Amino acid sequence: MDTILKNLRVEINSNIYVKDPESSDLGKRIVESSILMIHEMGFETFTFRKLGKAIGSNESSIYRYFENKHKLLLYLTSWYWGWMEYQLVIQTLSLSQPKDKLRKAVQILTKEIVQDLDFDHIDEVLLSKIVVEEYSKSYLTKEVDQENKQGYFSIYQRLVTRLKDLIHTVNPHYKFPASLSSTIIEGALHQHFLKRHFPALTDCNATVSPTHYFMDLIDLIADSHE
Amino acid sequence: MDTILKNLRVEINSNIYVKDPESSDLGKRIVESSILMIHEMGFETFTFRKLGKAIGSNESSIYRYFENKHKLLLYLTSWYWGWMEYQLVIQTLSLSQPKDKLRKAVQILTKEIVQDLDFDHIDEVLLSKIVVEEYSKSYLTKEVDQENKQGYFSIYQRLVTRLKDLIHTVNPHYKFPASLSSTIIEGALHQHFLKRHFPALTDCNATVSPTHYFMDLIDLIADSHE
Amino acid sequence: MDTILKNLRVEINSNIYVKDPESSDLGKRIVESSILMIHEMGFETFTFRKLGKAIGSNESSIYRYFENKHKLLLYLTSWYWGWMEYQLVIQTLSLSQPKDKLRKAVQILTKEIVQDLDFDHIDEVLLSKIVVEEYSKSYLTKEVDQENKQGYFSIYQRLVTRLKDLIHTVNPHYKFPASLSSTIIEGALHQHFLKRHFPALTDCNATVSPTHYFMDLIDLIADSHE
Amino acid sequence: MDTILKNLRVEINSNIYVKDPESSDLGKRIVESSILMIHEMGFETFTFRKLGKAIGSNESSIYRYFENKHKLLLYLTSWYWGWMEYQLVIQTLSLSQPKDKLRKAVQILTKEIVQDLDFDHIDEVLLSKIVVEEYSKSYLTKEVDQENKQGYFSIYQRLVTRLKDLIHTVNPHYKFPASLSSTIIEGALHQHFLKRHFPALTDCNATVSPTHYFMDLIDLIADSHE
DNA sequence: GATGAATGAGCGTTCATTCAT
DNA sequence: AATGAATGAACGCTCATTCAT
Repeated sequence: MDTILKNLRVEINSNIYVKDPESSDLGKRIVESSILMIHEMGFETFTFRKLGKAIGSNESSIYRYFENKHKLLLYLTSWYWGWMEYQLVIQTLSLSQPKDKLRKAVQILTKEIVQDLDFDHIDEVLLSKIVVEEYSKSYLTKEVDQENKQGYFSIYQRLVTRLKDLIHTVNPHYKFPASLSSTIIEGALHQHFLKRHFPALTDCNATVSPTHYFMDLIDLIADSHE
Repeated sequence: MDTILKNLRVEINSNIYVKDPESSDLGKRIVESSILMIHEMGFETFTFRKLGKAIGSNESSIYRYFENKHKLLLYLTSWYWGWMEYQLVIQTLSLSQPKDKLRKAVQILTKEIVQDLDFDHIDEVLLSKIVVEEYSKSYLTKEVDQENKQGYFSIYQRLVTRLKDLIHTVNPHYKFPASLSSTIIEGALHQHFLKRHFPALTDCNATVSPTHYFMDLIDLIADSHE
Repeated sequence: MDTILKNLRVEINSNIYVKDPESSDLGKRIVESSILMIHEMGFETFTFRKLGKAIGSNESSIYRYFENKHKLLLYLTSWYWGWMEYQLVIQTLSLSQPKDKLRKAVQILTKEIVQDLDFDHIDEVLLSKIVVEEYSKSYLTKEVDQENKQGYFSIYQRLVTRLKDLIHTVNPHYKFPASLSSTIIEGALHQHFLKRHFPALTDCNATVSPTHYFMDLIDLIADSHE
Repeated sequence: MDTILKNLRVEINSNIYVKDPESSDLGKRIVESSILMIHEMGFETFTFRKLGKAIGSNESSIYRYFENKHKLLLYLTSWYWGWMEYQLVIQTLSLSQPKDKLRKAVQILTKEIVQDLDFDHIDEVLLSKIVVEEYSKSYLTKEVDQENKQGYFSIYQRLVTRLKDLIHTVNPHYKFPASLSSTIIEGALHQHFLKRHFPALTDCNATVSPTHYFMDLIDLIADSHE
């Protein structure tokens, strides 16, 4: 990726944070370390106190950036989905065939993540593992409707919608493009999880990736007719 | 369902509980009330203290039955999957055609739950909602591998495997029966959740159910060939 | 006071406490020490943490008895007013003349407190000083109406009403018996405070007590006519 | 009140503030907004952080004016009592009869407050409510003697003394002029409070005001003899 | 077997304040 | 003079758990 993009930013709903963590060094360290720590110890065990200690800063400073750890998780996962969307858009832009666009999109959304050097304080590989293991906790709450109204999940929704639109374009007769889109995006996380912890429940493994599975599915739907 | 089955029990891995809640009145009240309360307030907010208060019993008594609330969730969800498996087995037994068996299985696993009068201290409708909203939290933990080894998720695994086998029988050429099976079971929960909270991300609604969506998918796979 | 009364208790609205502090040794130590500490450091500086440390007990144990320190203050002051009411009732019982009853009541309510040996874990002298310095903080809150509805101030109200009734009996023509009653009870606290901290603002001192001042006032009102 | 008085100022002990809030626009906004906010949320809940946010200024700026919120309360209440004294002086100046002066003074000190247009950044009605609900908290502290020595309560003391002198002039035989003065000034606040929150403990209401009650009392004392 | 009492540990949060700009 | 960023310290509170009965 060329240096023209060096200054790109993933845009996050500003209600998720109190103060933009990108706006200061401390903010970036909060984000950077929180990824390492949540990956390390899991979201439940992770606390602002521990984070503060890790970055050599009082926990109260962290509250200047995020109201609570739930909001921080929303920030991290929003960033992740925004980053995915960005890749999806960039990499499908030049493709002329809808089917190619769709296949590229599915590939991006289901493949194992590799490091992106454009964002130096974010470890995308670890972040993707956090998303696999923690994302659902960000919406499986009693406050989901309220937070949804605040737009906390809008990037994710936009991404699901993009994929849905691609499916629909490729096969306008298919009756469940939205469900399929959400199944792929959420299902990809799930297959990655199963691969690591319940290998008997998935066909994905070292040689067969979730991408193979979902690509196969997409091809079936693409070619199906009423 | 006839009275012969009146005494049927869902068999739960005995390591999940300290003392079988089915073995006493207090145990049953613990299970019964915990379902109401977790549904009401969500798993995070739910505590043994509150449960104790609700059933008019000291919280320490609950520890006689479950080590902690995580184990209680494992118990409830195991019960749910065991109950599902039971229905799946019973209702596919008499079907001779593999395809019919598969379709029946998918129907059971994806449909909206209705009350089952065979188990009077368990509200299956509420429990199914808990499963939708909380099940993933039971395995998205740092202890998952260890608990998996203890067999805490074996009923669920057996269920996924049953569905996988049905898929394989119907279409031995299909390369991803396990992934598809897990996608359907977990995806059904997800579609139910989306229907309630993110209607834009699913095609399921009051008239189109997750069952329609997954049945359509199954039919596609069943008829696909290499 | 004879031993027949040895087992007397001041009855406190049970919503003020979680668990009756009179019901256990720990509870009594909480009450006892809190009086010493609030007197020592003032209510603002006083915390459950410090109290816990002082009684060699974790602060969490204190929460078993009182929801928060505000409730504890309500308890202490309710106890005080209940104790005052008890003395007022006992000591006016045998008096036949309304005027004598009234004078006795005013005397009790305005005099400097001395130790009462009937309640061994409560230092009435210190408690009365706490009431002087902290009682108004218990009702000068945004929650006063709500707490009043819960009956948290009912003992105090009953006491004011008793005095009002005595005033009314002595002089049925006097138009402000309630205001006078509340002025005496609250004003007595205020005069005690001024005596200690703003001697220029009161005529009360080592030789002239608030009792003299209010008794004089009462006599004026008793003898006034329309 | 004519425009000649337009520039009048209430003189406050300069130790109460770090920088005179009257000396700048920010200072005036601090005073203005703090009155609104303390009235709105109560003194306990009110913080410099919230005040800073409300006036669109960093909380650290407020520290340029007031050391802490306690000092700000002292400032506001001092202003109130200074303003009361000013009215008392002005309005009794032209009266020749001591008894008339006393009655006018009591009337001013006990009546319901109405807006004074001479001070545009201070809402006297709200401020008087703050005084009713918060004034006692400004002196019911462990630091009262020390702060008293610093003269933080001198305006209030001067006011009590003025009323005391009027009482003494009217009835030189009355033995408790200081106590009566402090009782009236503090008691007026109390009766206003009771009227709003404990109507059963006062005879004051929509038609009978604290002024009636205290005026009646004053008349009794004025006419009493040894 | 069930309960009541008590606890240790720690979480999330806020406050008042300071320092550098 | 005013502000922005950051912080140390502490608070209120709750949780999961244990122990003695």
